[in-house]
Amino acid sequence: MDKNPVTLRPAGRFRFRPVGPYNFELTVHKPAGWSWFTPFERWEGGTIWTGFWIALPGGAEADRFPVGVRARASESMVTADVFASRKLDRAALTRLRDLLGGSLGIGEDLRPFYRLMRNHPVLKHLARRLHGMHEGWGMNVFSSLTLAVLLQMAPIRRSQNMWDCLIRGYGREVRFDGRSVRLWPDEGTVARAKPAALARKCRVGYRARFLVRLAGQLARGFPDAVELAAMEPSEAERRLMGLYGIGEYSAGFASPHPSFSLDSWSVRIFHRLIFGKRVPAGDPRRAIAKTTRAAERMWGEWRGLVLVYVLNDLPYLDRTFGIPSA
DNA sequence: GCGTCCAGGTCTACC
DNA sequence: GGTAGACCTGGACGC
Repeated sequence: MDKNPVTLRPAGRFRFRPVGPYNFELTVHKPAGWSWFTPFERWEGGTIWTGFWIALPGGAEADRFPVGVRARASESMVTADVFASRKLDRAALTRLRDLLGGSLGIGEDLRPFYRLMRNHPVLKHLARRLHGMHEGWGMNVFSSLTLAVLLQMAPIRRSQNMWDCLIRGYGREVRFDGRSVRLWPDEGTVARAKPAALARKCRVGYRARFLVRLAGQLARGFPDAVELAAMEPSEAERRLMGLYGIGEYSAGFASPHPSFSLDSWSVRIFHRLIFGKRVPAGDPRRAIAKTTRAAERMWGEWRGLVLVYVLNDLPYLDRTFGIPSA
């Protein structure tokens, strides 16, 4: 429980009409358990309560503020109510609408993706089982990068412990609509932390140095997801990789453009899926480049969504096709 | 119980 | 520009 939670009040309502096929639950409440914006968000009876930090373009640090979101779907419409601690002007509401639309994958047409998948002996089943699931943009850029850094060089259970501690220790609790949600820390808070203290408190090791320096770079000004999405994918990746502690894998993780970021864990799955055999003995990272090139040849611009579909149905792949995830 | 290994990458120094 | 080695830590594993 936060000693100083922020109370948010209704600040606006957006209605989105997504391009079909579209499944709201699969999109914001992914089967593999990945959250939409924060692991502490709430999902009850088809409605999600969540939140994130937003910084208005060109604004000072004081212009970074938390936003709560209650979203649900009915018929062919998604309704998102936003909550804030202050009145939002037209520019802020427009920015929020763009961010939420991107995070919901509202304008994404999955029909070409499904046409591509129907010829693949394994993926055609995933396309049916997860019909209408969109990737959407991640959370805000700093949250996505933080998550990527905490996934580096650690088993998933340890990563979960690290981000749980980081959010509890440095994130803010917001209260709105009768719910409370703990948000990922904002970059200003992490930039002010001492790396040694962060490392000691959350046992993040060398990653503390990455996180604090990275937060400082973002706090001084960096494109948000809307601006990165407007860039060419290669330019967005170049900007992200210019940040300290962010390599190709982490940049792909945080980019709003579709990306195919394999790591030493997921490459084992895709090597089996593409080549039908295990990664050769030794360092699995050596297989990443070859597997990534093969995925690009097979699935082109849709390879990022293939990754999302595969990683969200791993028990089925293991059970039905003998492709283990561990 | 104890020691060893290594994991959902990236940076830096060195050649 | 290419490549080893270092980096925190704790869970898994063998003994």
